[in-house]
Amino acid sequence: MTTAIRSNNRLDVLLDSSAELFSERGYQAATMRDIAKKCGMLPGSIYYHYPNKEALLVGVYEEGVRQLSERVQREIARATDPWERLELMLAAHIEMIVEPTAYASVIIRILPDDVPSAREELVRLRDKYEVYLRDLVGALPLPKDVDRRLLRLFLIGSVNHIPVWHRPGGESPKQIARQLTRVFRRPLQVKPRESK
Amino acid sequence: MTTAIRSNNRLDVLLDSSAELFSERGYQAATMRDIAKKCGMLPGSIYYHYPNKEALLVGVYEEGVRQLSERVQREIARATDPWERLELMLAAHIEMIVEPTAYASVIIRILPDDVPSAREELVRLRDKYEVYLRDLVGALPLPKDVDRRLLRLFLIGSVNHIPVWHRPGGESPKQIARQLTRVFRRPLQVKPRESK
DNA sequence: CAGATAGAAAAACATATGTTTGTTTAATTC
DNA sequence: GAATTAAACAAACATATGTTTTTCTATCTG
Repeated sequence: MTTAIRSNNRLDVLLDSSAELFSERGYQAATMRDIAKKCGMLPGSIYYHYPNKEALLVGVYEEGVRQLSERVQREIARATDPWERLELMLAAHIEMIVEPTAYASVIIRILPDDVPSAREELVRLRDKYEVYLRDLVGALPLPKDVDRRLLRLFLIGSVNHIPVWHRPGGESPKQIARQLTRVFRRPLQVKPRESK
Repeated sequence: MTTAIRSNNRLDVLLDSSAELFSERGYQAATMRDIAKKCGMLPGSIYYHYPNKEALLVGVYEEGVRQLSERVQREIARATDPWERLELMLAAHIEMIVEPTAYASVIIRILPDDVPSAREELVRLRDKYEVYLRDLVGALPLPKDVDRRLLRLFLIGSVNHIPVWHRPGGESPKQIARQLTRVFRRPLQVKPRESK
């Protein structure tokens, strides 16, 4: 017995459309009808691919985490210096979340508490990605009295807030990442090598 | 002709209940029926006080800005040093937004884009409050090449993300505010007076 | 080519939700 | 104490929304 996937399968289109609408409007405000219309299906057809709306969101979330992880992993491999690696990650992360059509935006905009029935699953997926930031902050040479957990949480807050204020014409992700690490870097280094 | 307010007016109870539910669940997920039940009214009765759900949210928002502004104004008056004033403001702000029953939480959780029809009004109210932070950051003695706008936006992101991860038993608002300013302070001061 | 079936259409269902309308009650005012 | 009306009740309305069921069709397989 075979479970072949047909050539005109539109699962990918469905996922793309869902990501875009979830990202733009949030979970509740993105209706199944809107999603169906966007990908040229009828509402009921979605249920062939996913048993319910919640599962559809989880599907988008999974793809988002996959894309983010892949990209970030690739970027941080380009440097060995801990601060440089952090900046590379932030730049890549910012770039992906300010792009409204991207899956990554969904992970930033829709918080686990927004969908109580899928809470644990969403938390699990988020954690899977946030491990990268945890490791990068963990690798920084910092004074002993700096709370790395708080530092990480401040970073997440700053970064994930960017889509709220960022406008297409404004600062580039790289510029933002540079300013952000600059702010944190100077003081926190054990032994600053450079001075202005 | 008189427009007297009756002694058993329950507008305040209605606003309190609305604030709590908006804060807990967000705009869409907080239904008029939930709000009515929480304050012991019937759904239709709410419409005597506000013409629609959106206006009810604006009412809560207004009260939230009022409370935040009042409290912050009082706090920052206790110091003259720019960094100390910033820390005082952040501590007060954090304290108010981690309290789930407070109006302030609504302003943090519900973003203008969540309610397109009331977007401008909500932006106006938020700006009214954020002026305090703008002034405080503006008063900091910083190197010329530091982008104060970005610094402010990073701060807002860090701070407003706190309710997402904060748990009742965890760090106190004052401790968090101290760590946050510590992170920003050391490097950005033109002339550091203290060294570890 | 013929049968099987992946994948979507069509249409309805059940319920949730913001809101409206007519009515009642009790506080206020003269 | 009677008239007024603030404030809430009671009940329905209209629509939106997630979902289910049945039916059709184009693709794949043997």
